[in-house]
Amino acid sequence: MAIIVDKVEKRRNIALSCSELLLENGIKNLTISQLAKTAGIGKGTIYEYFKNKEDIVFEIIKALIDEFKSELEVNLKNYTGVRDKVFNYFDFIFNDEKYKNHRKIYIEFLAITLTSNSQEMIDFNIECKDDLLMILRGIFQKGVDRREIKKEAMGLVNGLFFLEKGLLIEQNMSKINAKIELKNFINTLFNLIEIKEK
Amino acid sequence: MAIIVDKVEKRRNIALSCSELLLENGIKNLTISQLAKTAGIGKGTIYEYFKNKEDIVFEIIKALIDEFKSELEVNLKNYTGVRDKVFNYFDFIFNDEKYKNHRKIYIEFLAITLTSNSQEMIDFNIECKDDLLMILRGIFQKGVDRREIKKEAMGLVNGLFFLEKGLLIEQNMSKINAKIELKNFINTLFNLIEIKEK
Amino acid sequence: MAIIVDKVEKRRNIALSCSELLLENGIKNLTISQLAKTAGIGKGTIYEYFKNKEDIVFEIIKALIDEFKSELEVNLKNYTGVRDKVFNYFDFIFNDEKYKNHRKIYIEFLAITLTSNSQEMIDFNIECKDDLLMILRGIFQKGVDRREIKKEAMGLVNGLFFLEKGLLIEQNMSKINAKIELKNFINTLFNLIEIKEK
Amino acid sequence: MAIIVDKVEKRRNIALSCSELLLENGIKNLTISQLAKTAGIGKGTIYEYFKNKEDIVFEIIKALIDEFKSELEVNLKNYTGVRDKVFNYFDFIFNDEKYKNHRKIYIEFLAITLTSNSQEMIDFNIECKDDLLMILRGIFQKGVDRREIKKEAMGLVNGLFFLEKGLLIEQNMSKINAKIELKNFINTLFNLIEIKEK
DNA sequence: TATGAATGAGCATTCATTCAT
DNA sequence: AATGAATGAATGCTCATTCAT
Repeated sequence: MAIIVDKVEKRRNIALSCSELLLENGIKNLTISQLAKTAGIGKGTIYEYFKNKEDIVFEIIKALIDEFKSELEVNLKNYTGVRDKVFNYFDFIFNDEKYKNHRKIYIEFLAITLTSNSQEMIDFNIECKDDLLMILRGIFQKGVDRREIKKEAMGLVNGLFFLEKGLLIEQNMSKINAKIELKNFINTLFNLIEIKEK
Repeated sequence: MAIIVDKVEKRRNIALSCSELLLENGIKNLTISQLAKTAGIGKGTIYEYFKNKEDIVFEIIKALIDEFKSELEVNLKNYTGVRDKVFNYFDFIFNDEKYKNHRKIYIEFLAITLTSNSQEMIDFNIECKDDLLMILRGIFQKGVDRREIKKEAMGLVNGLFFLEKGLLIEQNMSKINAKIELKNFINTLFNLIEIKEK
Repeated sequence: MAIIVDKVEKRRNIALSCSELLLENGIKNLTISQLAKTAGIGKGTIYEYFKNKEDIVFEIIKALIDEFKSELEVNLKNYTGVRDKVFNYFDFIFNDEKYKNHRKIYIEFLAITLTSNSQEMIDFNIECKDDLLMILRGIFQKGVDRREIKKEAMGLVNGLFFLEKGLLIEQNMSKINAKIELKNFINTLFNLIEIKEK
Repeated sequence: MAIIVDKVEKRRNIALSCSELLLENGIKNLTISQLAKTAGIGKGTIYEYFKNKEDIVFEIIKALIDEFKSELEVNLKNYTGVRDKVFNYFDFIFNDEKYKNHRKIYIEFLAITLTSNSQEMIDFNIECKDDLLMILRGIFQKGVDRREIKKEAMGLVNGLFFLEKGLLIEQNMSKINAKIELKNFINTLFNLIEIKEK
């Protein structure tokens, strides 16, 4: 009897073995041949585990983003105050050196999704957004609960999140200093929403 | 001298004659052949006036955006209070029915710029950003001058602008309701920054 | 010995279990994977019983054609006169509703054989041809024996048979009305070859 | 001003320069690269003159068939009696040594058309059929007019033509002797339809 | 100045067959 | 005997740009 392979696990393994390649080449410059060679398998084997090129690229990006999200959450544990947490949430997203390529890939993926009509891509983007948004909302909520910030601040969470996305994109193009922009905005904002002790 | 002026004018004329085409086909689906045919000139002639495809697409997009900006400024004249102006600034950008295709093209242009390394594109994006940002800053500044809002609010302008960009993109993918999101954010914000009369 | 018999029988069983699939998908759209799944066996097992894809497709087509031939002979028993039998021989081949898909598959098989060099395919085609030809010749011979038609008519049998093949193909492409064409030809022919009683 | 090329003529020239290649390689084994190289032009240039691969293959086949038809008509001028003309009509179609490869290509084309759904291919096949059929009908008509054959013979023309197609195909597979088959059939037929002088 | 004919690199995908277990 | 995981060859087509006229 032939070996029965765990398809899900093999998918993941192939994807993982190719994540380096994706981070370095970018999405568009990736060929199935390269992927197969990198994964040490035949081109046809790719298609045993993935529907098409989009499918495998997705799988890799998902793995990269999952890794990024976990790391973000771990990182946030180092901070306690709301303002600190928010600062570091964005600082991690924008500046963490280790995830430079992750950012580059995410931007490219965003660009592709913007002009593609793939529902799958769109859904994945929504999922990503929701996950990161939930983390940010959690930070704010805790701040409200601890009476660090006014409860009206909750109305700013979504906006702040979209701001981050806009800034991420703008940073990629305008060479603006996202760090300073954010610092300014967040400081101004917190001065308005923070509850000052007497 | 006359020749140079002619070149500049012919560039503009060619671009203008093709703006409809761009709005309807999008950037990627536009071919030099189509452009030449629409402009009523030969393919080679395009290259007499434009460096490459990017160059002519730019020229067209610039014209479209200029038109959009003028219209935005005209539209804003109908409103007086800061909050109203800000609302309508964003409402125009996000929802004006007449500029549906402009938005679509801008998004596509953004996507292309995100993954291209063309300095020219980047510069044009900065220019665009600066123009629109200046309008928004003007609105805020006038509000501060008139003591409608606290002067600290100026620190929020840039952020608000990036928020708009992020929302524009997100709206394109997540089917979020940009209007409601903005309303929430701006209302929350203005409740914090508005100077209440005694 | 028993093993060999089993092999032959298993071949037949696999083929039979797949004949529906072939009739519905056609030859080109048939994959080994589908065949294996339909037969309820593994892909590798197909190759235990069949040399290659061609081999199994053959086996199925043979079964289909055998079925068709038997049915044709049964059907012909309903008619007695030569002219009637010939009419119905062709009518069955061209028009029997029940065998629509059989015809479609036969045409496809013919097309493949035309451009393949497989001796096996060629031999099978000869066999098919000979079987059907023999039936037609039998009809004519009986007509001659019964003095319904002139004995020279025997020289027309082969030609009539090839005509049928040509018509079958042409019908598939030209949307000619094979039934009328045949009626015309056979009527004209029989008027020439029939022995008119005083 | 750039040169204006006669597209129709260039199509024909490209097609003609590739007809040898088609005759030798067959249709399926033909690649666009080969065609371009043979025609001494770039791959892209092919697509300036032809919609797709099918389009150029068609053009070549049409040229080959046109050549074949002209030659057939020239050849027929050498014969006068109906029986002779009919014999040579078929003899030319089946046996002319010079057109061996033409026959091979025609068969391959037929096979492709049989399983394709291209209306263009089908239409071309009908056109071919009609042209050749008209020649055959002309021969018979003249025979009737000259009272060489009975007028009922006209009812046999179509059938005879389909017979030819069937025979052409069968010959390709069954290694039957088309010449003898035809001789038999035609002789038998003419013995029935010829008007014998007292 | 204007033209339009010519160009050619670059890549996803299918599926019959093999063979280790 | 039975299986199913792995394989890899092979090819049409687009379109921005050039340059001879």
